[in-house]
Amino acid sequence: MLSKKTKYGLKALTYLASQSKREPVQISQIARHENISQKFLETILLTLRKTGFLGSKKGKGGGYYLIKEPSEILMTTVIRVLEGPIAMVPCVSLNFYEKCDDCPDENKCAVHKLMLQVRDSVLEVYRNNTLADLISE
Amino acid sequence: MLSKKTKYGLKALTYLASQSKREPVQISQIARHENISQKFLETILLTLRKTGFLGSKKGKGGGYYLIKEPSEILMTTVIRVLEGPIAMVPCVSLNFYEKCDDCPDENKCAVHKLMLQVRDSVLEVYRNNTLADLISE
DNA sequence: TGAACACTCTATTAAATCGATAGGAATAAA
DNA sequence: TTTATTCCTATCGATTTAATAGAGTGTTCA
Repeated sequence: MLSKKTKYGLKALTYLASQSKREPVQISQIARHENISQKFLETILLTLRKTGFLGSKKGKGGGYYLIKEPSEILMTTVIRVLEGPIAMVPCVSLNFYEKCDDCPDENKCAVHKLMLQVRDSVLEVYRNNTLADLISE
Repeated sequence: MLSKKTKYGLKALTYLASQSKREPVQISQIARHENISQKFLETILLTLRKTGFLGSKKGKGGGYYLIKEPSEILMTTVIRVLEGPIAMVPCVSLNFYEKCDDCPDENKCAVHKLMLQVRDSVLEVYRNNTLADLISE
């Protein structure tokens, strides 16, 4: 199940991407438009800023804005930052690999075999989608 | 992240499928061989029996056994029983559909658009894998 | 200069979920 | 009748998640 954090984060990103100008948008405006708890959204936008997706400006006329072009923001990186590992099991994760302590041989493990395929197919979807691809015109 | 329930359930199924004979195998034996807590495995096997994957026999010489051929057990059905919805978001689920209360128009929602693709690609993997496919020979 | 504005940061809470366990009931075999 | 095994339900503790609280920091502008 996708976490609300990821869901809201993605919605906020697409909202910012759909703005005609790259000017600061206030948290309150994003929260209102996307039906998100403002306080919760605050923390999400904060991590998106710290991880290099957003810039921010304080004070009057402040807010958040995209730093890169939407077409340069890959879903693989967004998902990894908001949701964590893409793989459903650590033993098939590219960026967060961890050995199972119960499994003596990965190559003979059915779960491993299946989840490797799942990872690959999901990864392909995320690699083929940038933020720009998700904006409906 | 895949739940332990699903992971253990899958391992138990493959263990049963890899038996040369379709005779009852005791929970304790499966648990030992797959390094699973026996008590936890009990409840998992119980749901697998109630959902038509396994048969059981009580008393001495009892245990669990596969009811169908491994090649007839699709991963789509196994995953849905053990893990629940395959979709990462209810609004793109085939079997567990639910409208998002915050989202006014699914067709314009970026999350919807992305997760629809994820669902389709994952579904294809599960549809292409039966229990028989996961057994290493 | 100061007041309003809007992001920043950390801590906390409430609810839900997960993994595991407990302990007896039911049933079958020897 | 004893022993072996599954069946069933309840519960527990830990973790995670979603959300909230509230004081702090920097900006703008009159």
